[in-house]
Amino acid sequence: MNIRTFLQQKVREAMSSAEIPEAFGAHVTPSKNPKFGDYQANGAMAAAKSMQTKPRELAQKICDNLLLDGIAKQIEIAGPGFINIHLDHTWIANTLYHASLDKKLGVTTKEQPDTVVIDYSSPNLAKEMHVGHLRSTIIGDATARILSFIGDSVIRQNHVGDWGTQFGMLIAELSDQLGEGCSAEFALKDLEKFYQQSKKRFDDDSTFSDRARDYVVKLQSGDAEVLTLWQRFRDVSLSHSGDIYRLLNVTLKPEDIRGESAYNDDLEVLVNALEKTGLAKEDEGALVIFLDELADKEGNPSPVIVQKKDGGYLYATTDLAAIRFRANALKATRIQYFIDDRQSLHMKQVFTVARKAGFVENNVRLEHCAFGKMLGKDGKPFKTRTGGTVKLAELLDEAVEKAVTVVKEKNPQLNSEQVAEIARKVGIGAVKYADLSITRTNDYVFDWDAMLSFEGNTGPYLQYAFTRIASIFRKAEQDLQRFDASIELNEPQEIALALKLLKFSEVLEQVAEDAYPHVLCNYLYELASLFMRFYEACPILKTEVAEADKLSRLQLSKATAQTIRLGLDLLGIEVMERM
RNA sequence: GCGCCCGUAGCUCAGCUGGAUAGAGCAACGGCCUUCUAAGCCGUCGGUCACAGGUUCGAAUCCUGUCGGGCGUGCCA
Repeated sequence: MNIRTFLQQKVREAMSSAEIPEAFGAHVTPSKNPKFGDYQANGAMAAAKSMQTKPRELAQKICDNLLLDGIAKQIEIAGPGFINIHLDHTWIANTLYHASLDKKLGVTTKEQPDTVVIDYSSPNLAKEMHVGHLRSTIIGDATARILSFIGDSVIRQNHVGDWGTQFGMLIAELSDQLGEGCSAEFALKDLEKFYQQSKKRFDDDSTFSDRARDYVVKLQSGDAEVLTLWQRFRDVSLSHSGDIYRLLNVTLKPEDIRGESAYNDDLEVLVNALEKTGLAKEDEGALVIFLDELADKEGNPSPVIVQKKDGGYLYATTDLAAIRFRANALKATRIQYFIDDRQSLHMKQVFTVARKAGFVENNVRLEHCAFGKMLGKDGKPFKTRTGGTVKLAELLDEAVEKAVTVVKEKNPQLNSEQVAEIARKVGIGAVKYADLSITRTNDYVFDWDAMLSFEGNTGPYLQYAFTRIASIFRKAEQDLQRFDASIELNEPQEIALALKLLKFSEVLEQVAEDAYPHVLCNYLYELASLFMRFYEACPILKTEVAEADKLSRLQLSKATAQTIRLGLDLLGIEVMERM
């Protein structure tokens, strides 16, 4: 159990001993200012108001019943009735020492794990991955890692766009180019160009567009020849995204892919079921579900079209099939969608229909983990200079390239192999961290200069903190993994660092609950800052340092390194021994 | 029209399940490398928390309204 929850429980017990109704919460929060202790309980003021007593007296009664022997060195009442808890430094040191011996650094595994289906990345295979896919991929992947770490059973689902009318056009084009002796790999080398070529022909050439439409019909009816072409196209496109995932250090694997095509055979069945139960009704030729739950002010229900008047299905239909599959076949108890916030209404509709139709039980959590868009420095949507979409592969290459320049400049002794390896981790880490460290739901300004200055709250700052520790252990000729010494806290920088380290588990629990990775980023940044201060203030290997202090400080550094490494790993960012 | 999101320092952002003087980074200015990696540390400067009401012992945080910006709103995904 984390410290905050533990203290909260203790305060609750104290309140109950003092005969204060449980209704008045025992919220314990970390104190902002060290002079107000390490944690504070603020329940007394609200409780006193309702009980018509004096808050300070009530606070005193709580304190009298608050049993924290050996844990708190001081509990005081301040101001109108704040209860400030000052933790005992020996207790902090011992607790931290034990956490640092633990593989999971003291983070407890959930007692009742969820089966969480996480829908993320989900690129459209017709085109190359662009910056629009970055946020979903990165944030979703970090969340998957975190939930998995705290004990949930995580099922990743890459709901790729591999179906629909545009594939008729693409298959027609591919068929022509293969006929001219091109290999599929060659023809599809530049997916973007290929898409534009076929789109142009589709718009300009009616024989071509007729063929394209014919291919769509054949594809959907399972024509073997067309399916083979489709498969070729899909394979090449998936290998493109696979390359990106590898470079990005994203955990998505081929077996996580279950694209729109996977639900094709289920759509008719699903729509029939919706119609049979009376949920879906024919309206203006289309099959529509009207949701009173999402009605507007005038009471007009919100319409969800599940079948077009030409008989075709829409993305709402596919999403319903997918959600049903996830709840039933995959037995999810929690389903998360990392999709941008413009889809909010659509997700709400899908969730509402899924519940009404009985596809998903009420105890299954459905979450649209929405995120804002990427903006350029000018505050407008992030585009290339010529106004095109920015390809993800090019953006990542540029990040690594810029990192090479900086790494060479900062550390000229490294050989080219080392530079390449470090630059990859630094460049990719910078891009990922910049995204992850911003509140998910906000739009976010993508600024190369800020990101690659590698100063302040950035990925490289955290990586740098780690390498400094690694360097200390090299100098000390000690193994970071195996080092083991007890901790003693004397200097204020040591205490502040130790206390921060102890909060790792409560931060992770919060991040897992809300799917807000930026909270973990902020924590790690503050942790690294506290380490830097400790590093400046408390020498470790200097000859004048007493042996006991040296060992204790090494252990404290080790705990920091472990926490930073684990924290960054959960964000999908790598650390290195040197940089 | 209706709905959702946003508005905190010059810039980029934390803080929002109500708590004590609103925090970082960048930028600007000034210090600290014969000493564990200066991608660092310390200091100075900088804020009517968009505005107006309300609830409260207490509001950046909750409620209502206004202004400003973004997005969505039946046969694309």
